[in-house]
Amino acid sequence: MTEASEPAVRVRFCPSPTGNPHVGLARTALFNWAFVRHLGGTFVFRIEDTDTSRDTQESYDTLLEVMRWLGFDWDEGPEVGGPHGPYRQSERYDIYADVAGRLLEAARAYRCYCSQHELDERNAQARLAGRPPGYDGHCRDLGAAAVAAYEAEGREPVVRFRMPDSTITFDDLVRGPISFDSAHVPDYVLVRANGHPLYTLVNPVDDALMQITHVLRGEDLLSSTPRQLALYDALAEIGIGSGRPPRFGHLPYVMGQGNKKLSKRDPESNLLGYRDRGFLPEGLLNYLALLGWSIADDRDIFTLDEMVSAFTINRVNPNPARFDLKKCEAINAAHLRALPVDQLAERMLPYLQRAGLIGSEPTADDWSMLVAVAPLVQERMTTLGEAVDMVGFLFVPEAEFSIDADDAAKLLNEDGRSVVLASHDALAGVGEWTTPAIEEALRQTLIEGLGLKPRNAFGPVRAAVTGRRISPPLFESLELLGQQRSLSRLAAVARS
RNA sequence: GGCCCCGUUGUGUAGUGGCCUAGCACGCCGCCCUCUCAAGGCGGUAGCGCGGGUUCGAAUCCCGUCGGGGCUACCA
Repeated sequence: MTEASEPAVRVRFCPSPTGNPHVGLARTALFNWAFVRHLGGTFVFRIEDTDTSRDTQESYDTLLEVMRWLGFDWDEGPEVGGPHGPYRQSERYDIYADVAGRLLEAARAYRCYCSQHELDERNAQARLAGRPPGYDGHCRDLGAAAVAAYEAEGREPVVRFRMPDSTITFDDLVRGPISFDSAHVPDYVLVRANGHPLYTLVNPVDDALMQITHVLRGEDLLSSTPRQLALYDALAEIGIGSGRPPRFGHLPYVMGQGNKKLSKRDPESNLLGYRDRGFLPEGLLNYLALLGWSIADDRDIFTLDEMVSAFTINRVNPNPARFDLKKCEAINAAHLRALPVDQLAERMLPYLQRAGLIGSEPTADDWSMLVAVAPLVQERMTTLGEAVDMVGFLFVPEAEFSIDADDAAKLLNEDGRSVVLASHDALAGVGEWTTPAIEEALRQTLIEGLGLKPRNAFGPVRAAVTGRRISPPLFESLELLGQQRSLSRLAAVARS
């Protein structure tokens, strides 16, 4: 297999199940996934649910649902298992307790009895004095007597990592060499007073245990990298991991409006929202890929496969990118247009069903109508959700058909209604109900006969049969609607 | 405050010393096509944060500066 000097590539995607999955999450997953698939490595999906106050089962379920919707697959993780499981950290507490104990034994960590209040106070003083902020090492070398005194007071200690006294340097995969002076990296907490481990412990421990070789994550974690690197070293000392830390690459932020990071509360960031509006996963992902990466200087529409074969981490841009919904929609529309017709119809179906236009068990008629109309709307849609308004007139029961009051109805004034009446009579005489025959009949009657401009002639007809001012091409729409339904809708308007 | 990251048109990017009077895409504006809306075609708009260097030559290298962001939790 692989040589010891070059271990097989293993990456992980490790979100916390809090709140709704957002686009930043998808982008991080995408880059990890594309990176590892390009290299033929292993994609590990891990759930970091050690914050019991914020994690929820609902969020966990949604996370998996969204990952599946986006089309990601994972080689190890929830639902698929793997040799390094379990992959939910909430099921690995015994491992972390053991590691914390060994770190303590090896004196790479120590118990800290400082109260929150004491910490705050000393921090404020340090700041005033111009010293670097952060833990001051108060409990680093407590004597037995001091410990006994604190214990007697009933204080519950946290476990802190003892940072080494050296400058820590690493070569970031997207940013190049970065170094931190240890004076600015204070000892930090690994285990809460209540015994629960923190992200600072569990993340590196699991990365070591799961033999992760490359960590691609958000820029917000850049400054925690030196702490993790130091911990890695300590872990190797107590026999955990290879001793060779992963390579880190910090991905740029996805920004929202203004200069703010796209937050979970921002409606534009909610992944489920994109699905509900009818974005194609491949369209959304294509757009997200463009935020910090590019496939070529003159091209920005591509498939996931194309991305995988072209993706390299050193082409990732370090600067934060603003999320632009307009461009996202344009990319999605391009993917929509590239879809084979039957696939487009298939993808439209759930949206029409959700709108109640087609039942949960589509009939053969529903299906053939859908396939027939799909090409007419394909280049008119930005998202699948728009199909509902565009093709609804074909599926709605006659009794429920209505004309949009503050849009289409305006075209049906007295003049409009007389056009509709003339159209009705012209179409009643059409023998073979086909697009060319329909067009011929209408043109002859309305354009040549009445001398109307096309715009004035066809607008009212469109409004009467589709109920809207904007629709798929008119003659084709009439053909699909059928002669009987078309005539009855025209007659209804003419009579009104 | 300290540390770290980032800085090309409105937005995303290409650009790694001469191919750059800066390319592509989205947006926006105009025109063409046209039964509506799109799609498509053609054209236009707008950018290297700033100041010094280095060099024959800098968007590209160096220094400074300004601006933006992140971290500075018993969140992740």
